[in-house]
Amino acid sequence: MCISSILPTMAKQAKTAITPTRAENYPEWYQQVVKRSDLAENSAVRGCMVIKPWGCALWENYQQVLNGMFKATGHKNAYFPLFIPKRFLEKEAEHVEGFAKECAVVTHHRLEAGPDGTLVPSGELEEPLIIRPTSETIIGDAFSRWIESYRDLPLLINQWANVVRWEMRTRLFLRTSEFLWQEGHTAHASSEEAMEETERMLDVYADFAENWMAMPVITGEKTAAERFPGAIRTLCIEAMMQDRKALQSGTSHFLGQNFAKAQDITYQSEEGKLEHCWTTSWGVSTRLIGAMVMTHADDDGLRLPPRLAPSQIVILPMTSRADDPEAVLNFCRKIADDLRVIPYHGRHIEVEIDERDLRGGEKNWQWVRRGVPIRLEVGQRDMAADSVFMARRDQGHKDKQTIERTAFVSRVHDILEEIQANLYDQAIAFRKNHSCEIDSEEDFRAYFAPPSGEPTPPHGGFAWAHFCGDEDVEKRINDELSVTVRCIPLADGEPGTCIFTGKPSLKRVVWAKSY
RNA sequence: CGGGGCGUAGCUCAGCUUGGUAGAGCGCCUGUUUUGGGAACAGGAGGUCGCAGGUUCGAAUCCUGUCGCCCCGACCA
Repeated sequence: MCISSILPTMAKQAKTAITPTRAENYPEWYQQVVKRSDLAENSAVRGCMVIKPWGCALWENYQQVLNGMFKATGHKNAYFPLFIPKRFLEKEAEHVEGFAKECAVVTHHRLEAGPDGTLVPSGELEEPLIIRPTSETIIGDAFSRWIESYRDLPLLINQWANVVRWEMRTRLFLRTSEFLWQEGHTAHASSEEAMEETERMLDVYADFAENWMAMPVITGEKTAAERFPGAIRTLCIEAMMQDRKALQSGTSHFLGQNFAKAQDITYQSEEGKLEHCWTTSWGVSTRLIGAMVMTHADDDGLRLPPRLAPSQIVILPMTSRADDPEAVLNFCRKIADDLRVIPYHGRHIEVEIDERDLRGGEKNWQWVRRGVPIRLEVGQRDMAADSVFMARRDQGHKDKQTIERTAFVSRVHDILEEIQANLYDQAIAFRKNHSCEIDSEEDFRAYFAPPSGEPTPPHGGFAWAHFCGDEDVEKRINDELSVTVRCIPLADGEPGTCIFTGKPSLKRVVWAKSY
């Protein structure tokens, strides 16, 4: 559909809070949702974003839950420097190759007044410092000193940090020059143990994505072409966005002994032999917020899964026509107090009362756009009937219902869980509708052929097809169709024959266009 | 780094072709009427038109240079 064909009938269509809609222009819709839901905005610095309070509160909840999961699996937090000496990065050849092109480099440590009031860098550093694009090397340096004996293993460390990758093109949350993330780094005495750790942390990510973000993911392994620089194996979780593209949402790497050898991370075994450690690294970033937006948001803005929402409930007091506005407010405060003591997934239900002096409609739509799971409109009528008027973000914005106050308080936990489940079910149904098994190259090409239209409308999806693993074929398909192997699923599959070469294939792999 | 586009009020943009006192909508402030759903009316604040040169009596407008941003590719979490 092109926009010009929509305009004449626009008046008849339901007004949406976000313009354009997903169908009209998906990338622009995404940017608008992020901005209009108050998550973040572009900053004065190229490619960097300002995360606003609403987005920051959301990220804090991600951190809190993930941090708990990391602790529960035996990891401890530490913090390493932002700067990495250049020689550290030079140690692992493949690693340098992978990141060198996108590193910010600090070469001076002082500014001096130049002509016309400008500032000129001065005091050149003897060795340039690289702003970390990831911390394998600087953490590996610490590990090489911390680990002496098999008794020091496994060493399980996580850090919450910002990293910088000087990307060519950026998009809020999905790819920014600076982003927030956590990176886990572990060292083990054996290959098997390290591989178990790699799989365990992938499971943690999948658990978080599905049970907290309500975002279905496929767990799998990357092909060599998509592997992390320096890794032996890269495991990942892949999710489908509403334009049917895949988004890599988390990765867990088995690094073998590559980094241990490059950085001299050794231990003395029980038998007294000096051995190299086996290491892993794994990370998720603020990209997960972008993933949530593109999984759940609709044409009216964000839809937050209750378990991670900064506030599960907002109360909108309708005081303008009340005989006694203060009484209505007190009624609202009482409801909030009753709700705030209800436990909800390790926290308590968070309630906001929006007493701002704004018109009802304006205020209401702000919270719709921000994606709060439940809105309660409470006025004199409700107070008189001892009830609340509830709107759920997973339902149409006119499907509101009156619920007796005490019934609402006792049911609210279940309602939130229902919303959480609904979001998940809708996402998984969407993925199912746009996934299919493909058994010939011809069908494959037809599946991914873009329909006409400017901008390109959503098309394709996840194609489950047999593939022999030939790297040249993979590259050719990427060049011709912009489609890549998102992952080789970890789940069991039936053997078959490659749709491109006719050679044997162990199982179907997932092909898709991706971010 | 290639290809395209754009820098004018807080935001979105018109004005530029054909040089002559800086515009609109939204937002913001004040007032009145409103208010169970994205209000109406009236008044008001707010801009040396990205920057630097040049042409001219006179430049947002023409010329040259420069910086920045956005979009599409290549690259990537």
